[in-house]
Amino acid sequence: MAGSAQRTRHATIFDVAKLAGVSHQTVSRVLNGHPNVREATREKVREAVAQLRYRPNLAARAMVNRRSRNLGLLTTGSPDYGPSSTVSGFTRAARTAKYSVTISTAVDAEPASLQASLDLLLGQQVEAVVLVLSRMEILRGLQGVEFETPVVAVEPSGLSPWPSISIDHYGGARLATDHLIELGHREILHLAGPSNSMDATERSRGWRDTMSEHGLVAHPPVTGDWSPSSGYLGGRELLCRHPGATAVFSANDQMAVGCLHALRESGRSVPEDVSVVGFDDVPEAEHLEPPLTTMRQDFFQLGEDIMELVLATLSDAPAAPPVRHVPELIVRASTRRR
Amino acid sequence: MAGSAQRTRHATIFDVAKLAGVSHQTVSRVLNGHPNVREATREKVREAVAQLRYRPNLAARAMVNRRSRNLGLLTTGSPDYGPSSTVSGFTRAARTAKYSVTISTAVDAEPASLQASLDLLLGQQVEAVVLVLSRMEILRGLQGVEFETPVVAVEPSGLSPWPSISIDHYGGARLATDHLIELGHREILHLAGPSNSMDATERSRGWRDTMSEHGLVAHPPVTGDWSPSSGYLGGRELLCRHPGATAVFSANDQMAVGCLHALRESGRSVPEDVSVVGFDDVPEAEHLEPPLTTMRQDFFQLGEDIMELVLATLSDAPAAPPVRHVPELIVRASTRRR
DNA sequence: CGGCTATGTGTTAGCGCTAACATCAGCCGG
DNA sequence: CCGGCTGATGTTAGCGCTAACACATAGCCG
Repeated sequence: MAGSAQRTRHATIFDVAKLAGVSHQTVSRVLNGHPNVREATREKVREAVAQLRYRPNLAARAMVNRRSRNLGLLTTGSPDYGPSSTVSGFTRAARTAKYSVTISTAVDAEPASLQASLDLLLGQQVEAVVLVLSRMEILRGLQGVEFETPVVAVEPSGLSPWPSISIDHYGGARLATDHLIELGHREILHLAGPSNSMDATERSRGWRDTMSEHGLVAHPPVTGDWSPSSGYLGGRELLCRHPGATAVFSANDQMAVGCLHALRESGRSVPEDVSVVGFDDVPEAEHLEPPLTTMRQDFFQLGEDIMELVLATLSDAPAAPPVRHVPELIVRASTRRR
Repeated sequence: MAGSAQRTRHATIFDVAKLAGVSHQTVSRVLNGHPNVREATREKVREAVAQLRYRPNLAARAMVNRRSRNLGLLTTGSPDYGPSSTVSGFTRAARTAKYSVTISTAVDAEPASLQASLDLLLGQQVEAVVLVLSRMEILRGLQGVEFETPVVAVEPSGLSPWPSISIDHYGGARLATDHLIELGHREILHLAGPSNSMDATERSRGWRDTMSEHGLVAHPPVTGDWSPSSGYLGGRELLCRHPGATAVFSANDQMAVGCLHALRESGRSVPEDVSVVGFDDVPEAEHLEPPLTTMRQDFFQLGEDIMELVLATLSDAPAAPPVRHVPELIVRASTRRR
């Protein structure tokens, strides 16, 4: 195994050329799979490449053809299940497409800070930037920021000025609410995600629309910040305001965990007294007390959808209307017919 | 706001030079903060830079001074709390140090696949590679892979041939076990992480050593894969094997969730019959039934520690013996004196 | 058999930048 | 008042690579 900090000068295309006894341009042709190179020559070059452990310098290559095969990703770096799964789904899809991904985390939503994060990406000559717009302020902070690069947003509303893609949070919320209505619930409360989150807004909208379409009253939701603690606090307030409610739709599983805590504390049992539906299907969901009914999202699919949109944008293809995949309802023990 | 896919040719240093009425080299000097430039000239250049929205091409800069200000990160891309928090802690620390981070996910532990992931990073001219060695196979798969780049490993054993850093999993596990022993428990079971995980191995070692130092029998642990489901299965098996045990130390919180499920199912209550300690302090821990006693890790600190080690390695500094920070015991309701 | 294309290969220029050297003022002391 | 110094600038070369062109050689047609 190689030592640690050795920084030997890499072999260049000229070293390879000399060893193979050809010109550097012929080496370049072999590297880039051009035709019009004799098979024998091709073989000689490949041998020299292997022998010298030659690896093309992508910075040099990028300078010439203005393609870095590098994509930028701007995120808030929150360890929440949704955003972090989105990131790993996308990096995987990018790797499959032979792109590397440079990540930049926005420490806050200040324009200056966002600008700095973006500068870091743009400086790395990314071909496109993927914005994971988990919070509305990020979008606002990005107003006035100039992009010299194609941009793709991961965001459900379509409000951003860029081509966007995301999970169909609205549709997922509708399915969740439908499930509760079908079970006979009428007073269905909503524990919403932060109002600055577009995902949360879509989920709330899905709940509200479904309620009103069934002629049910949608009590004003309580807003959390995705965290279990906020779900606990929000759950308590919701119960205090509407003691007769029989169901809660939580905008994510983490808040649902907190909500279950609050319900337990108030002496209510789930699902006998109150049914609860979450959103995300975190791995824990199955093992909570009680196992949580929730909406499962396919993040690998999302990652591939993002990549597809990036590729379409890069090739200036007429962006096909994005397919926003709908989460799947996973029924467990936290919901019951009333 | 800028349009989406416009790909205007960027201004170069020559454009700035012409506008400011100086030579490109003077622009370069201003950009790099060299002395020996008149303040008036400096100002002219800065104005031209602003006016043209000029942004230096880091690829070109990297070619000349062989510094890309870009670091590579190789990870498995698992959405587990530990690894993903490590990644976000590190990207944050890197940003603070004005480095960008290019992420590559290893799809599997095959040498060929690892090699491909690394090639992607090395191709991006990273100055150093950070390996998040969550699994032993990755280390094995990396045998024989050549690095032309300084490498830093995030790994607790020190078994890898590179400078390494990590949380002190061993110490954390000792604290967790000590806590249970102090509460009077004698038969303390261990729900271990996957045997291919070095973090898991360290945590198990900490538990075993502490047990034996107190003259207690360390029953062979059951091994999970970090997931709640494996914790559930493992918990069941552990209970079946040792029905009289009064405490369980789970190698992470997620498995502890599954273990709580198994305990509940077997009719045992926590902490009355059995005490449980987890590891990680995931945000949910506080709101589980019962709230979980666990070991909290500081991932931002870890991110900074990694960055420090990277910087030391890059500057060929005599690597100071790494400080491995010890997790903090957070006592909640899942443990009780017996 | 001169001129044609097709095929393989080499040569040159230039991507945007910085290091190193060159230049040219202005200033000082002898 | 000249050699040498200092500070501010310009000029040149070259990082590693690919596109574009140049140039051989071979094969084929009229």
